[in-house]
Amino acid sequence: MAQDSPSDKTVATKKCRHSRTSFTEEQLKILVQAFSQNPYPGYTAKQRLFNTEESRIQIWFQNRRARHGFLERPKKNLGSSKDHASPKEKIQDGRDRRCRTSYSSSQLQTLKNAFTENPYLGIDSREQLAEEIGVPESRVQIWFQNRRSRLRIQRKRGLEEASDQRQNQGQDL
DNA sequence: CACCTAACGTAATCATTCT
DNA sequence: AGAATGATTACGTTAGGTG
Repeated sequence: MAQDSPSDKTVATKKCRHSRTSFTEEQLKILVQAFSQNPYPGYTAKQRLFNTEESRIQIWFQNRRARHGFLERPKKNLGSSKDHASPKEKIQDGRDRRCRTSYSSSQLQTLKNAFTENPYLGIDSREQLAEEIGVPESRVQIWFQNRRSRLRIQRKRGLEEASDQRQNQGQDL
């Protein structure tokens, strides 16, 4: 049967990833510089660095933070926060994210169909699908990741419910 | 082969949208 | 307010390029 393991090599010989990006020295310089200024750049900041897919830059920052043993919460206080400012010091970082993409029902249907056929698409299939529904490939990748996660959670919940009935007796809540 | 590091997976969480 | 779901993070793994 098919194992859901993404590392199943029996059906290999397929290119499954983006081809490895090699940044120019110039680009690398910009990246390192930007990282030293702010290891958690927002979406627009990442786009401004130079002309490349934002997702590649995002990956670069993720890897860089990991390699450098970064221990920092992405809590960001806008510099304008003064002494008597807002009483709530929550982590309401105004960090700009990519705008939430909303999918039409037909786009969702296409995504769901593809997911049913194969929850682990390679780069070629992802790009093809992205083209088909008119959305960046990186969004398709995120959609699949979220879909897989939530499917797993659902399954787990189902199991816990089953075993929950057993110890549902002497509880005070 | 060893080393570096881009790409990518999961799990958890943040944030927005909708009911 | 809470459910759904897209976006981002930490962390671990996989794999491509180079000495």
